[in-house]
Amino acid sequence: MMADSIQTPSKRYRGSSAEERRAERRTRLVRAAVRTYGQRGYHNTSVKAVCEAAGLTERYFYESFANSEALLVACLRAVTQRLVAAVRDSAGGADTGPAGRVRRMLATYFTVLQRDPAAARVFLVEIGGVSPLVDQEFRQALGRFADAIADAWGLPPDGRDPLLLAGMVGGVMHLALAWAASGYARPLPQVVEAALRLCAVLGPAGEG
Amino acid sequence: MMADSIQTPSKRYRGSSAEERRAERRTRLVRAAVRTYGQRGYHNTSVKAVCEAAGLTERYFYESFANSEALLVACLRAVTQRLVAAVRDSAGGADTGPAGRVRRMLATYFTVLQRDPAAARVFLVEIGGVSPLVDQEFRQALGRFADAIADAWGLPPDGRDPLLLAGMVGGVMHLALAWAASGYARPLPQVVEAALRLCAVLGPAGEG
DNA sequence: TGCATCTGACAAGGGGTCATGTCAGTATGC
DNA sequence: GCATACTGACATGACCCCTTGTCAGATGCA
Repeated sequence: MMADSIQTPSKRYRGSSAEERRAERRTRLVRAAVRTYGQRGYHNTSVKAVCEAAGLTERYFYESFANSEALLVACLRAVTQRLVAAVRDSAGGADTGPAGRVRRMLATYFTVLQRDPAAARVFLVEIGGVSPLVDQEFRQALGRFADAIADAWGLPPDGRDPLLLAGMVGGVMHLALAWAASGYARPLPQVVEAALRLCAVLGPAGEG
Repeated sequence: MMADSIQTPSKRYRGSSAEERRAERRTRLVRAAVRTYGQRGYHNTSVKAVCEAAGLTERYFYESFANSEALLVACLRAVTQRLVAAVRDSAGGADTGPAGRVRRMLATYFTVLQRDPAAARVFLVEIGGVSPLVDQEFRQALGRFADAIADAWGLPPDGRDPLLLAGMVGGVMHLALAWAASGYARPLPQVVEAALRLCAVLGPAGEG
């Protein structure tokens, strides 16, 4: 009755421990949030709406997240990690030089964004200025993306201008947004070529 | 007593007509809004706060704007119009070829943004995804900026790729944001040169 | 001076959200 | 079978915001 909550007995439920259940609920919340953000926009998405989409109650929301912003950060991390990983992976394969690598990476990037336009909109546009923490997280994600491209060009780490890198990824991002705003009117290869010209500001002068 | 409100008599007050007073209140609201957005961020700025900053009551807010979004659009228009005009103006003067023109325009752009970082943050970052109307307004502003640079390059209107234009301005914008995030660490000329490399994706191949 | 109009201050209804609390029902381990 | 811990549904209070309304006082015009 007194001090037996020091050890968490962690009863098993439906075949999983308390920790596992908590983790699963957390995952469900993140997934539901990404979906709901995409449908209603981040600013119009309440905690209640996310919980309903996840099939959980608000009580379980505050079990895993301090507030709405914490959930957004978790979603942002999940989404960008997957995206950057996919982009990096596509750099491998049949090697056709730096330009070929970057081309494949850009194609992957645009394809992934096109696959879920709503989510892309949320995580490229809507999160701007939500909070300093989110901003910082977003900048870091862009930085990782920029590094991936610089790596593909074969640029040595000490030969990279952070400002130019930021401009380059920002440009690719806005190119993707313009493409999306047009309803993906242009064929993918054209989009990739345009983006490649932006990326080429990093690479060696002559590049085909 | 019946139908004498068809004509607005418009009494004079403090030396100005009703229309003039309304317009002046509107201007004060817009100015106060830009200031308050910069201080507290758009999403944390209530109608009440703007009115207090303007030294007016909420009653006068709804006299000029249907809602908070309408005020944001008005502010966005005012700010971007001034910015684009300043950038275009700086293209003139001692002509040193396309690259010189673009350099001067970029210098103006960065200088104006640096002069009011808070406002820049609001109107470059925070307004993303506020509403479809605001998004559209913002895209148009970016388009006008892109056109100004393309004009400075001397690019014929039919030789412009909208996608590449969008990527270019987006890149310059993000470069400015990265510069601001660094606390304006780098000297302006370096920033301008980096941005010029981005802009050069539009211009003729060889450019000094 | 007197009246009509405009102004600024305040109030309040209505709505929504956040975060926490309560409680009966249910699955689990013993 | 029974006690225990967990779950889901609902409820609550506090807070903030939008929007409209009221009203006394100031200001200009005749």
